[in-house]
Amino acid sequence: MSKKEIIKLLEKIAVYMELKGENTFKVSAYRKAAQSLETDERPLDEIDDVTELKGIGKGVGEVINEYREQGKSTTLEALQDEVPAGLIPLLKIQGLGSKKIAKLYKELGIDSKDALQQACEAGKVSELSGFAKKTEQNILEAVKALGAKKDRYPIDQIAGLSLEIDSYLSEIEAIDQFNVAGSFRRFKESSKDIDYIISTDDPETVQQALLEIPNKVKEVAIGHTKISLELSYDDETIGVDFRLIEPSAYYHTLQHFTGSKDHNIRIRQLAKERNEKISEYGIEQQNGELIQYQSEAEIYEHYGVNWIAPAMREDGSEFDKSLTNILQLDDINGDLHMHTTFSDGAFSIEDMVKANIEKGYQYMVITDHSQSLKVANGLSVEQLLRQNEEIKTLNDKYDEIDIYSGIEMDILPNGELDYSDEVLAQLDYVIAAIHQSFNQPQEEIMKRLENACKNPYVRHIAHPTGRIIGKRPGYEPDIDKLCEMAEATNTILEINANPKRLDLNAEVVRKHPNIRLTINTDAHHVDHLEFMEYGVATAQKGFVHKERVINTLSREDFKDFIENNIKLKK
DNA sequence: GCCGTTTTCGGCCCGACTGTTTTCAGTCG
Repeated sequence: MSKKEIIKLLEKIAVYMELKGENTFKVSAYRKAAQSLETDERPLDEIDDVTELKGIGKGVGEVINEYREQGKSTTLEALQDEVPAGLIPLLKIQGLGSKKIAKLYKELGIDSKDALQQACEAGKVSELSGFAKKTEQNILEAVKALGAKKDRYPIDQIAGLSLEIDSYLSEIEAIDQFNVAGSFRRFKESSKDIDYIISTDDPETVQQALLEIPNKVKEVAIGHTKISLELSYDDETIGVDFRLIEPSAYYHTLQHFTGSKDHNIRIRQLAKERNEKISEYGIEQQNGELIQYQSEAEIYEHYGVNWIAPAMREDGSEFDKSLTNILQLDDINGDLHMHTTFSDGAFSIEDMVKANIEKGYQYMVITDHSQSLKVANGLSVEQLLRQNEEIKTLNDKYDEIDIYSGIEMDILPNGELDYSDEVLAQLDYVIAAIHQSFNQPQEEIMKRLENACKNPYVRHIAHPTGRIIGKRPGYEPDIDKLCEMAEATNTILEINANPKRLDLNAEVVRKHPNIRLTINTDAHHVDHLEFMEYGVATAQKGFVHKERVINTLSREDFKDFIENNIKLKK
């Protein structure tokens, strides 16, 4: 029995209870219990008494114990007898919540998506009190669209749409300032929609301008403070909420709508303890006076904590941790993984050097693809050595930065590495990576990774799972074992910062606090150097301290690491 | 259902928008 199974059970019970019309606090008690289990770092075997966890008392404790011991839950079974399973997908319909669904079921016997569609088409729904023609019409549309529209979009797609919106908003003069909020600002791997906070003294003008945004597909809700649209992007239709707020309340609104929900609940509880009320408009004190700060940092300081980076604002546990040494973007002093026109990059070495200097980096490593990766124009030994010479010349030319010669070397399907040790010995920095034969059995994949870890020249493993978010799962290594191997051999694991990858993910780096990390953009274009913030955010989600990250070293220490630390490998 | 150095009962975060009301419930974030 795994913890995940119990979490799933509790969440399922919560959904059924919700549809049954149980007391909302009882429902959320089950959700809180699930979350408390999820937040606890220990595996299930190490938790003897679940009721020791905050939010799990006698009632939920018994449900969990029954499930642990007997693999079944009489509580869930009883609920399933009462509530038809066909009601659950209806919760996804915009505008339909548990109460309305319960009413549809009780009064019309609607127990599935199809039954709901038929009832709408027959005009039965609008005969119920609380429902009318407009509601019926909206439900009908939503039922038909159910399944057609995705409920979450990968971060890389959201990021693309967000850039388009950014450039549109920056042209609107009536806007004082704006920022993205919500789950995208928190760097979640996927988001349901995008939220924007816009400060303005002239909401009417901004509202008009927003309604004229070119890729608008649908107006969902138009209010004074909130405008919800659906925009088309990349063959998808993605929801975007714009919140308009006067400048004095801007940072409170930004904080509020950045969330997460649980993060905000913790803040509101802190407020309540002081007899204050915090909302998107400010902090209302007991005497009715409204405090409005002009930065997020001041809002957090008001409650006795330092500013918490959005990526870490998740389940509320961030308030209980020491965050002082957590990695920040400006701790990164160099990018160790990037490509040039020698293989499949779009820019020359010198262009990349200039771009890295522009970023303020103190060192960088050029790591093109190796000879076997023909599709990416991998380098023969001769090309590699020629590139090596070119890098030395550039290194002499640019004093501002240390340029190291490296390679992103393929780990071949048979487990061998793509160059001999004699060749690797001539490079400053060797990355190993899997780019082919993803479908091998896990055992063989692990053999390949083990060979790479054990090689004395391999410093780090790039994108260790090979996943592409929302597209492919990767080659699915035994990640716990890989982390052990990396630790035992002093091999560094990468957080690939490309928003398509984010690999390793936050969960893994959080679970394995002893592995050393490096965060790199894998840039194939000078613009890709900007991906670093996604990698840093991923590390923050894993509560990674900067000491764990090799490319936070100073210029001198990194030089020392390149020249002397290779012997650290066992 | 959970929780508690004011509480073992009475709270549990707060506000906007919609559609239906004729002062508000339901939904959403």
